[in-house]
Amino acid sequence: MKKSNNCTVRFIAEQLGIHFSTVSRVLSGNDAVAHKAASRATVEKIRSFAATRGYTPNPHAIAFRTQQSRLIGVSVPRLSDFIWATIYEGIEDTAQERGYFAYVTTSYDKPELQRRQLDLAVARRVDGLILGDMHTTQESLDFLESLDIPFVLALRQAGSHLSVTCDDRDGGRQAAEFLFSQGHRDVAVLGGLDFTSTGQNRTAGFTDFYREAGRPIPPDRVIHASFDTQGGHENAQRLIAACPSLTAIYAVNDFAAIGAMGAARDAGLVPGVSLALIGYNDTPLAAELPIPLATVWNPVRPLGEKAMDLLFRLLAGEACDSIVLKPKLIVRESAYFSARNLL
Amino acid sequence: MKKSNNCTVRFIAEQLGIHFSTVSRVLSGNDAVAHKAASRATVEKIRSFAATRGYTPNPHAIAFRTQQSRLIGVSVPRLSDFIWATIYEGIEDTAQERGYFAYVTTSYDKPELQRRQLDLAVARRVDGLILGDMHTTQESLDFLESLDIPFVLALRQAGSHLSVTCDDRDGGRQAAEFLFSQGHRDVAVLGGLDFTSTGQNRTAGFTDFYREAGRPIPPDRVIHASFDTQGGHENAQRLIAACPSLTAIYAVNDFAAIGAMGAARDAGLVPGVSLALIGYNDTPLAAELPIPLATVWNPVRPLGEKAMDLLFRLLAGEACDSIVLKPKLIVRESAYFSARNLL
DNA sequence: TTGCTTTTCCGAAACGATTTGGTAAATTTC
DNA sequence: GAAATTTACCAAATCGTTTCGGAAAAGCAA
Repeated sequence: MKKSNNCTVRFIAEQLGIHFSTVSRVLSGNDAVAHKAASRATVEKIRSFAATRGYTPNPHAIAFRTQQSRLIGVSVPRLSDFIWATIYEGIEDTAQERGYFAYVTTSYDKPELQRRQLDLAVARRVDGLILGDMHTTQESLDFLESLDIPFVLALRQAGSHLSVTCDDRDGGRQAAEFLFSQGHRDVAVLGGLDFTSTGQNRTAGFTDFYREAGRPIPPDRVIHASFDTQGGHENAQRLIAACPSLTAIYAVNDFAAIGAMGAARDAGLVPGVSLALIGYNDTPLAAELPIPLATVWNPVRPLGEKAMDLLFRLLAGEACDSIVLKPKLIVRESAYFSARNLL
Repeated sequence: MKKSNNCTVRFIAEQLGIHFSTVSRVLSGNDAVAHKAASRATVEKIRSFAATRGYTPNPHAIAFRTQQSRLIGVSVPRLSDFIWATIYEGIEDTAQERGYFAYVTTSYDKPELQRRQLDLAVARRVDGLILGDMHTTQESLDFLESLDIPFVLALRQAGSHLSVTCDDRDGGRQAAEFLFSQGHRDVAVLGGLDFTSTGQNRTAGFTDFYREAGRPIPPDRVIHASFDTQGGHENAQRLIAACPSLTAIYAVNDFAAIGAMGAARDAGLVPGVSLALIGYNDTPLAAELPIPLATVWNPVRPLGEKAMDLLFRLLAGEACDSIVLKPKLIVRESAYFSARNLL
């Protein structure tokens, strides 16, 4: 801790020959409070002295005294996923605007790490939490019930807890609608982690559409596994090998879709020609790939900002409702198919 | 702040009928301190009571009293870049292991934001800083000189300040060596931001090799611009348009390289066939692209861990030296060229 | 001038821990 | 058995801030 910062309210009070409680009221409150505490001239004197000396209140002393840390804990599965990093950027900037202090921890989707990060947040006396790493398991739900700190879920939902999410079912439906309209009847899904609402709903929106259209997707064409490149590669490989008639793959994550591109290449298939491929999230490089990747876009940065806003409203004691944002399918070359006539 | 956590040293002392200073010594110190403060039986009594009641010391009270926050500020250009997110993951996990509390802010390579984030870190009374967003400008160097908080630079270096970096010149040299050995004489560089040591050195290592080999690269074949996909696309487009004889592009960042893939595609070139392409960082998807991207791998997560370690050593008052890690070229399909004979 | 209100400021306690400097009791030493 | 030492614990100050409850001073009305 910086030792040279000895500019405290006491010091200012001494220098100006007034009581430190007066200085505190002037520097910590708004104009109304300040002018109730001191005359116009004194307020001005204190403020200008504090400004020239670069006074910053000691946040630990404030947290200690007020029992409010202005600290917001954020837990995400990982930061190395573009989506989570972007959501956190939105959270952090919004928190900073409001004078709060956000920090982020990663739990790598491991329940024991989630638990540890939460214990740590409690130990750090956070005022509120934003949880991005929730599972839909009973264990996770019980865990949320037991929380006595205000919290908001982000991106992933669980139970009926307050959350900011995207309409994942709708995103899946949009992807299905497009592929079906193009004539694809033999499709497969890389469904992501099955214990996450995103993995579940992005998949369900897609499979529901096909079922309602009278062409239910066989269960073995839906694989739930990790959202990353490697998982996408391995599982796409299995799907392609098991089903030579396959004409389209929908992955609930761009990285899984890129992995699927690799698998397609290995199998002699060309995305956009002999295999239609749709991803999810519209990461910035989707558009830049040699074969541009069609994908379902999500407003991720706004999602982070809104989650932080919602938590602030909750902390202020307002009645709050969950927020659902709208995704949008962005069709690019990989979604097409020209190898033969499908209909 | 969680109100229910009323388990303080005072409370424990009251319950057990002993003085709270004794409780403090037992719970805060190591075994030696504890047993000097109380009898074996009392120590055990205090510890088990604290454990069953889930006592966690109030970190704000400790920071306030000891003037040591155990808080580490980390500043990076952006988290949505895989490299920075991974470095931060390494920093955070290492900090946590040592009982420190790391937090990260983003400055988007804007000097005024860097300054604001630093002021914030001082206001938060951090014990130390890890700076990943430094520029090599005089302004940045002056700024570092004026810092009176222990700090370590990460990934990017500046002046002779303590840092953990990768040998960027060597990485550039490895890329150049490979392309030269394959017969490429007409090459271009997407050099990244020119005010960063990474942009400068990854470029210099490459151009130095070509100069030493007697084939200096014309200045207009080296473009310094942002590290992202879009920047890579635009500048590769310009290079390809301006120079039809170009056979290889070296980009100091995978995202820029992926952007260049997009530009190549638009120009009717095929990476790995009619344009050799090498990126930098080995992001996980480089290997999974439809045309796998050759790239210079960096040990980024260890870099974050070592930066945190180094800062701990600095905080402990040890004499420290900067650390340089070794990169390694990973050759993949995009680095080849088969359109015609080059030699 | 007197009494009342408002303005302006002061005094003191509190938040939860650490830490210096004790002292009474127990134990050891001679 | 008295002195010396160690053990086991207590007392009190302190860190920087907020905040409740006054109280002196100033302004105002009569």
